[in-house]
Amino acid sequence: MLSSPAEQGTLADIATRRLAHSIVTGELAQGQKLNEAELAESFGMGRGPLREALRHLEGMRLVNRIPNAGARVVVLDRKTLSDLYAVREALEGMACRIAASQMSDEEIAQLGKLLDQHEAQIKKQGGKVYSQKEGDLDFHYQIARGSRNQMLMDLLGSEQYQLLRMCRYRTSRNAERTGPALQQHRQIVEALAQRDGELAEMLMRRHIRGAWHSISEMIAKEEEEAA
Amino acid sequence: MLSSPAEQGTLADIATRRLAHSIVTGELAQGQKLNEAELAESFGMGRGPLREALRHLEGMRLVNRIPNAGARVVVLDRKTLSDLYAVREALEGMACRIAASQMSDEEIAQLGKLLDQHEAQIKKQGGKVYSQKEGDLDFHYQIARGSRNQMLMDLLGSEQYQLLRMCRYRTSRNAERTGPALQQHRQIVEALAQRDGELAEMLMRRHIRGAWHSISEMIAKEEEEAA
DNA sequence: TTTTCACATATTGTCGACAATCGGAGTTTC
DNA sequence: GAAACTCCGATTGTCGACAATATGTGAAAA
Repeated sequence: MLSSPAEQGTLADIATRRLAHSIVTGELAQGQKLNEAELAESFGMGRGPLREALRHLEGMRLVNRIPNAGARVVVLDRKTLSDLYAVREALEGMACRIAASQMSDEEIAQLGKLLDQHEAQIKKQGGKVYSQKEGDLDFHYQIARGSRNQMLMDLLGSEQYQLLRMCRYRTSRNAERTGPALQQHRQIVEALAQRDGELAEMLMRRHIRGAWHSISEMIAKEEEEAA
Repeated sequence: MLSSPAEQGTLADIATRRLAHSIVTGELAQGQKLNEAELAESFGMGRGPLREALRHLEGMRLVNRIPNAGARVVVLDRKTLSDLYAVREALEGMACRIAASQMSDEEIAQLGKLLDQHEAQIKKQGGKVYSQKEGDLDFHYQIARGSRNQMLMDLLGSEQYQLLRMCRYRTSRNAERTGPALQQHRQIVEALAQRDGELAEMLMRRHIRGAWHSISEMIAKEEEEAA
């Protein structure tokens, strides 16, 4: 299980990446207790760097820490995800509106090519859907970058990004929403190309509301069969 | 210099609070290097807890850390603040819209009383303006709470809140914008009381744009006299 | 049987010391 | 004289051990 993403930097950074990956992919179950000594041992490092990693993950909202009681993997319940998507709708909508006036023609064209790749992947097979899912997040991140707003990029990229990925992994098995999603992405790129910020924002907000609607139903089903 | 806010919790938490306070109030200059050993000594603790505090502050965007090169107090340049206010406009606008449908009548009435207090403070004297400034942030936080969205509360409260306070301290000396600000606050409360979310959002966004405009001019003056 | 208390264990919080890395002063060379 | 190199000091990164606190178990009393 050697991690592919360049294992460089301090041990604390390595631990942060590995833990984030394990949490996002579900390798570490939601709500699971994270034992410092145990994890440090398995990562081959001391507890110091690992504690710093946990602090960092707390900042990313991937774990909850309680003083003198340890850290636990965050639990993505319905309310949390609802809140996340609501905030995301506002932020991505804003990013889209600004990006329409800030992105270069080349960047927008690049965005179109990215969607071509997604389409090709979808046509090839429906099996490895989650790889397209990752691509979807790339799409959203490129638009965030297009806003030229560093704070927005940080919020959407570094922090909420991980929570979204976590949500995606959890619900990726039976989502065939890739078709309409791609169509909506194309509409957004079209609005960007026409420099219509208002329309781009509106389309993005609708897109995210749709995603939430889809995921919400999925959670309802899960809760149903759990009961 | 014993800190008034309940000095409880782990040493790392104490260090986080004390450092955050020193940074926000300008006691630690922007861009200043933060020496671990030195700070640990002055706080009477080891470097371990202090390092965790620095990680936490990094998450709050109050310090920048570079591996093997130490931590520095964040520098609030024009672009950073511009980005901050743009994000804040979107988030607070959203909070206001939702709060209009979620806050109880009691909460809205409480908000009005808060403004009465501010008005009384302003009439009493213009000297201690920053205490009113803190009150202003209370006002905004109460509305964030009214959104019932935990993620929004965290973003506006725990993280951006500190950056805003930092910005306020830096520009508080010569701002007499308290008058129009109070007026705008009253309008917002009125819109909330009428359960008009759209209007409340619009007023809040205008309020924040106005604040940014005011601060932007102030920064321009500073840069001017610095050159 | 249930509740409560006390103790033993495990886990977190903290410290001091050591190793690795970076920045700068001084020197050497072209 | 300027540029590059080398070495030294300072600072950060890491580890292991100890202290403080919480968790869980068992026994004793109601």
